[in-house]
Amino acid sequence: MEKIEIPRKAVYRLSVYQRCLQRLRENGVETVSSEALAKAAGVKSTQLRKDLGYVGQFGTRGLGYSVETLGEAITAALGSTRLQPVVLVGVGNLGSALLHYSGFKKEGFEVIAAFDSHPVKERVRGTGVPLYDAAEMASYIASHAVKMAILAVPATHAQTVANQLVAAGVQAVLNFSPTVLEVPDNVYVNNVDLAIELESLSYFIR
Amino acid sequence: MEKIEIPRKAVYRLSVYQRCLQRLRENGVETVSSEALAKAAGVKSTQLRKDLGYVGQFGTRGLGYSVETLGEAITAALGSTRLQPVVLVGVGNLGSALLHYSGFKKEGFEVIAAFDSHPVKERVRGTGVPLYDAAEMASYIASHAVKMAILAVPATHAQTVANQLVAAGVQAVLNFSPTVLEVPDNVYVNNVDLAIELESLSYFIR
DNA sequence: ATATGTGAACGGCTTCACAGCC
DNA sequence: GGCTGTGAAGCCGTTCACATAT
Repeated sequence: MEKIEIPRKAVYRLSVYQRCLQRLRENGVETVSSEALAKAAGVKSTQLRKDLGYVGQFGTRGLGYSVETLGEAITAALGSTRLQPVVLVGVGNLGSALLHYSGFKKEGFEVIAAFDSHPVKERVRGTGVPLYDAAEMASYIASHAVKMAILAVPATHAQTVANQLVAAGVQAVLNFSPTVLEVPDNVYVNNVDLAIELESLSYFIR
Repeated sequence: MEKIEIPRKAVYRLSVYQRCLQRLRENGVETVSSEALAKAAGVKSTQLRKDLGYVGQFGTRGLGYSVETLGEAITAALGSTRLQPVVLVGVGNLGSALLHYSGFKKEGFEVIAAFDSHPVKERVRGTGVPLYDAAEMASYIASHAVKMAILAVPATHAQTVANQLVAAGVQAVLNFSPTVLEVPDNVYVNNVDLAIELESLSYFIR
């Protein structure tokens, strides 16, 4: 069973399509054309069909796609039909906000634990997420077979913590620290740098 | 005076370079080679030089770049050498976290006001950012000539609020809502969707 | 000798055009 | 007729190779 690599950009868009489908399903829509779905996702219809081509083929020509079937297919392709466990490291301002952000669970992720070098229980109140000292991180990750981590520590500590995460078995990191992380090729990193997002935008304002 | 369009991706990377330069400057480094800077930014040296080519040419062959001069040049190219005013709309979990996030100011942005349909003073405590009712948003933006906004409202309201922002004169939006915003061509949007970042990552873990 | 600047080659993603199926 | 699926074409961004400057 070999897995054809889906381009990173396509993977990203597939996630977007899935969310759109979810919304359609909630509204009781059963069938959708590539044209309509593409518009909802903000892409061209040809692009949408190309992307779906990576996953398989399950449209009905002349009609469109079954919202139900397509949604399942994408979920299957992207993996994780059930909740994927994630840990969060760094419970500062940003970290604690992310904990309070309820959007993750809805999309199939569960933050099962948070770690900080100076745990402040206050910050996780009301989230139901247990908070541990950073020293326990490695063993927790290993024993719970956690594969994904959200990194929200200060830039100065980011690389060090990332190394620990990788050593403990983490394969994918969502990095909020304003640093370029050095990781092995088999570890994937998505960077979210709020300041840079703003800064790059500012070029475009006249 | 015409402005050659710099590709969006290059603009983004230039922001990254600028941050690296800033750090070098703090460390008293005066000169840097494309090789070294590229490594710090996580790109290839040829790419770095290509990107700098969009801005101008101020390297010394055989030597490298002056950290000082290069920094200034990039700042000039990206605009905004002084603090750019920004408003934040939607002070929920995420929004209030962003307010508490101190990284913006350091990078040249100042959140000068926050708006919410149900203002809860509690949430802005300690940030020094004034909080107003959403009803006052349009007039505030217009009278303060605000050109950038951070959007952190629920998906259901995102488009409506975006329309108001655009109508009031906002030209660039950093959108945290999980929605595809429809805006005029002359308005730029950067999307940050935390759930989708995680989801697209999850495909790559074995 | 060393490092920049840039035209040319390359590669991957997007778009087009159209064949195939309902 | 309408809409999907896909090879081919086109486009944009990255990388290479090397001329050029100090």
